[in-house]
Amino acid sequence: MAVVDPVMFDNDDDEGPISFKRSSTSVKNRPTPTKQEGSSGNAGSVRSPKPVASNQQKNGLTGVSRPLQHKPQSSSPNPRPLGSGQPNSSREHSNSSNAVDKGKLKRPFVDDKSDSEDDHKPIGLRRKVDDRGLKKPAVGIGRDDDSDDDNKPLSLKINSTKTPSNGTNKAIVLKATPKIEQPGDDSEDDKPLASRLPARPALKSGANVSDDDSEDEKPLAARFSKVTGSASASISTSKDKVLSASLKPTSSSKVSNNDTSTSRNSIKRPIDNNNQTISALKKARPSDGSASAIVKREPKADDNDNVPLSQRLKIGESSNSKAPAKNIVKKSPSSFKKDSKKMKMKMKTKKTMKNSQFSKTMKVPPGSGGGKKWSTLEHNGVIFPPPYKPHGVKMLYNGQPVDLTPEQEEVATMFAVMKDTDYASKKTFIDNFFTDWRKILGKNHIIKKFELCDFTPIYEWHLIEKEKKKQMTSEEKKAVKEEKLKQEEKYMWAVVDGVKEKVGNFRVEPPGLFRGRGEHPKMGKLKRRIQPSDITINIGKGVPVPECPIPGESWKEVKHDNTVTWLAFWNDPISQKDFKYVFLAASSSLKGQSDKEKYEKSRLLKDHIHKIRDTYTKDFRCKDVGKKQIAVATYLIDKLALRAGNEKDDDEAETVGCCTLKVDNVTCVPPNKLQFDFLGKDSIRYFNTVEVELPVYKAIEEFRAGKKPGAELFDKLDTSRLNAHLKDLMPGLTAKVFRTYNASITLDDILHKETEDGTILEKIAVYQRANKEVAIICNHQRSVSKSHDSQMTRLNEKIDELKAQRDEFKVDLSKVKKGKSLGNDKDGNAKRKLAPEAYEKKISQIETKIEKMEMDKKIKEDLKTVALGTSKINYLDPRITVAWCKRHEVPIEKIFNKSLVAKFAWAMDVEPDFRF
DNA sequence: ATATCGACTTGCACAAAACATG
DNA sequence: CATGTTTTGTGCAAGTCGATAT
Repeated sequence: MAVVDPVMFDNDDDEGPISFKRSSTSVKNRPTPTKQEGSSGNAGSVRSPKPVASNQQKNGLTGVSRPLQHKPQSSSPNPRPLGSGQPNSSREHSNSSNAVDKGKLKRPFVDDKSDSEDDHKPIGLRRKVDDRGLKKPAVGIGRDDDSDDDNKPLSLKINSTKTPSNGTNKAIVLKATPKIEQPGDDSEDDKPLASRLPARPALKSGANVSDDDSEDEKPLAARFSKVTGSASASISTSKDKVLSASLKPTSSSKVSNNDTSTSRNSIKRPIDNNNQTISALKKARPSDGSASAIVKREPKADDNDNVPLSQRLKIGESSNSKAPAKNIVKKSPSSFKKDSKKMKMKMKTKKTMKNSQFSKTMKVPPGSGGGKKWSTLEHNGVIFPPPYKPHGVKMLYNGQPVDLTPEQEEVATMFAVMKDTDYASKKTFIDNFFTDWRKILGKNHIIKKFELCDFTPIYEWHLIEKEKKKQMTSEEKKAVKEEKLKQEEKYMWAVVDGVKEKVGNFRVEPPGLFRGRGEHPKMGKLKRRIQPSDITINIGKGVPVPECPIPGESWKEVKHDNTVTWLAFWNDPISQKDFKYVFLAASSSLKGQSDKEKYEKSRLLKDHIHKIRDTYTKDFRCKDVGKKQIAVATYLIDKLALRAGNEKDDDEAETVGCCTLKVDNVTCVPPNKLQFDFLGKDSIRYFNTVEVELPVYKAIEEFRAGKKPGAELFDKLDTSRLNAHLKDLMPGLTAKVFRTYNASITLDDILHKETEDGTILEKIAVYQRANKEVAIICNHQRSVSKSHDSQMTRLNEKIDELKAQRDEFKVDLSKVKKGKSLGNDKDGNAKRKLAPEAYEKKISQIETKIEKMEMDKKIKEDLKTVALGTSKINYLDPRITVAWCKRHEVPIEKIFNKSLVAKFAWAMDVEPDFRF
């Protein structure tokens, strides 16, 4: 049942009034980094001393209030460590000694295990190191929280958890596994930079390649089982989900693997269209079966139309094409498990594959030859938002009701509805809105001054409408939803090379007021309604062109370009030069393919990273300033996972990346630390203090010398120069590859080092902790939910309540032991005595509960500003996760939700011993 | 060499759905 | 079953980077 993936739910959107959806606040504030230069100051600084506050930035808050806070540094203690700040801060520096501050840090944990010294560790590790050393407090971090608990890094928390508590329950199902350890694994070699600097001990060289592999192969049996297992599992009823879910190592994989390599190329769908069969073949890789199968397949395959063809096919396909045997085998559930465990084997194939893949990886699009992305493409175009329905509610101008035409009212309503957002009070937003609105009002309209406008009546009407909607009975809601689904159904799917695939965004964006992030100069501008005549359709030749949904109108153009993947596009009304595209969904084969290529490319970096690091380290002292800047920039991108930093236009928010860092975004903190404070993508603040090699420190001092605050730190550099250089070091290498590489290698490393036997819950906690490390490295932040504080308060109350209960039992216990009476309970009745053991049992139960709640509380506080999702979706090679799940018998759906499982279908058949 | 175009990936906020609780 | 939370899904802005044009 449920398993099928395609379910698409809904779509929700309401279209109603169009556009105004985001009501609430949204703007984040940015902290303004500003130039502070000296700020840092303190040496010790690392932790960002006082200024700590920074964080705020976005977080700050929460949406609401925080509006102004910018000050990064300032003092505010703000609550959160914010993201950037904090995280980073902590992590950083790795290498070096770091030690410096240790003192304060709280961080207990971790490190230890790891490597000790080592520097090698992936960034993630490094971070730890740092932390340790540094502190986490750094930036924001510490601070705020600090107060108590918070300070500790999650990890700690987590760890702790595991440790102590443990036990907890749930071992259930899977548990038994003996873990397989990884074989050799080891390979540690390639760890992130961090390592390198300091020591390089670790590196083992060659290793990389996998060492792992070495090992073994799996018994045949195993293979079979797996396969089956998976398949069967998938099918199995949901109830067993858990079990079934757990991936077992797929045996198939082996086979598949082979394919894989091949597959990649071949995999793709057959050129011809249609036919499921055919298609099936292509797509389905044998291997797929496993994972994908799980998700997708349904028993009935064909029948459901909803199921994308591909999926359907796969099923079939697998059976067909590939060795039947494998697929076929079904195993009983029980069996697989075991097998799986045992399986660890490694295949040699693997390696092979890798290589092959690499080569392939390179640029050519996998599948096809030269840039060809598809052979046949069919789809139904896009759906437009419904026309505006005037509500007739009159706003006031100078206290008097005003008549507005529907067009005028529409725009007024867009603004009125945003009353409770931060945008509503921003000057830029208001000015832009008013300017555009007046164009629609016309020159002679009575409305001349924004100050005299009162949109309250419209706002109130909106609130009432919202309430009405909420009050609908569930049947009504359901009916509305179904109606919508019915209307949209045909737009949701496309057929690419004969395979039915989901379309990602088939709804044309409704008109509204532009909501830029940060201090965007265009916020508030009217984003006009898009008409069919704005839209260009891309579709296969010879198939029917989707008919324009709006009678009497027609598309701007119809193309048949198979070198691109978009189905349609229109120019962004806010900036004519930008385009808005309609693409296939993430679960599509086309997207999956390129996703896989992305990870293969970043894995390839493992083989070059040492040389690259050696090279730039050498160039830190190069006399040629251009070369030196490239070296330092590459170092920062590698070590701090900074983005490349393209140039931006003046009509965009002022944010920077590595190449566009300004002199005032970096402060030198003697003897060799650098404090970064700038607004990055989406105006998210990056605040971090890092210890660097002395030559880097000196180079930065030199680059800053004699320049004014707003000047470019890397005046001889830009992204194209940087990437051109990177390309010389490794084919296809660009700045963003380092982020992917560092994120994935860190996950792989932490999972291998820190996963222990234990309950599934404990293992999931390990994963979550690793995921958090990565999120911090990448500076993925989220704003604190409005209800965070109240939720924490409530948790504390509950904990106190439990403690009181526990204490009461303790008192009772001692009284019972002494033979005293227990007195009366609240109702005045005499309390009955119980056996001492009964009290003890209750007490320990309550304590377990308290422990769990404390842990939940810590994790919650720790993650309040850290967004784990972005790295999971975009930076962590899913094969690392899938392999880990197989090795540790953790059901994949405990880590990946339905859409991720669908998106990563291509990774589900990976071998359990896969190493990034 | 630089600027712009074009295609595609990444990222956060919000909303809806799914769960948990009282 | 009403309500508060958490999770999943959607929307769309904002990056990256190669290709072209200037």
